Amino acid sequence: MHSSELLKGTLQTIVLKVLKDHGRMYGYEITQRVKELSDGRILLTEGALYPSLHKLEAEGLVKTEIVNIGKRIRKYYLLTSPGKILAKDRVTEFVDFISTMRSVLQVKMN
Amino acid sequence: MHSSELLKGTLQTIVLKVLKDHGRMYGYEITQRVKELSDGRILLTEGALYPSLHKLEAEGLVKTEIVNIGKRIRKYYLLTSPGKILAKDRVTEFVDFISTMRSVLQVKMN
DNA sequence: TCTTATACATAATTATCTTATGTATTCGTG
DNA sequence: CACGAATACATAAGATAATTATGTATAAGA
Repeated sequence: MHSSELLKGTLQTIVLKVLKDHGRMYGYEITQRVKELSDGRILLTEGALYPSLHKLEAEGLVKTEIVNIGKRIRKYYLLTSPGKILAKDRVTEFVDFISTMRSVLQVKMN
Repeated sequence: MHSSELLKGTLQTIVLKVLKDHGRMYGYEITQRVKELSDGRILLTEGALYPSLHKLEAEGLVKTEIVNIGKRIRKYYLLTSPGKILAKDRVTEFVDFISTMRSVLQVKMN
């Protein structure tokens, strides 16, 4: 499990990117997908994820579809057009940031 | 200039690593060195740097040497032995984190 | 002389995350 | 079939770390 300090600031980027890659997803599914992709090293907490999703929705970057699965509700999130653009920008920003950090820390990252 | 969100959590790692690479340095010098290494993309703010250095000192990870330059004081920071170990660990942690993020975001970096 | 750079520092505010708590359904297993 | 674990949503309190603002002072350069 990674030190959570470094994870700060990356949550929105992660959420936008997995939504971009997997189409519509619901909250719990996002946590599981990220856990899987990170080989158990990034465990998104609900206390961080849900407020983040709600914020993205309020900003029009994602839209939702509520589906009933038996008696349980499931709230799917999908990127809007601005959301797709932002997803791309955030990933680019992250890649650039890593490039800069590589220079500062003088290490190779592969 | 990078979005500061991503920078969060990396300050201590940066400070420890530049101290490790450059020996004794004073606060202002650290900001300038990081600015130089990052090609102007990472500008450490004093409000973040000084408290961070003081914390490292309180934890015995750096020690200080105060030098008078004319009428001005200059406070040099040097890594202690535990500080050197931590510097190495923090960089390793960062590299591992990037590796994980690469898997999650499914991008190549370099 | 006056602006910019050097050099330290702290305080108030903001943002984001963790931890804790809450509710409820569904699945798996002894 | 009972019960714990997993699924699935959500919010609130508290912690932490950063930004922004402010303060003091010297030195250099135009």
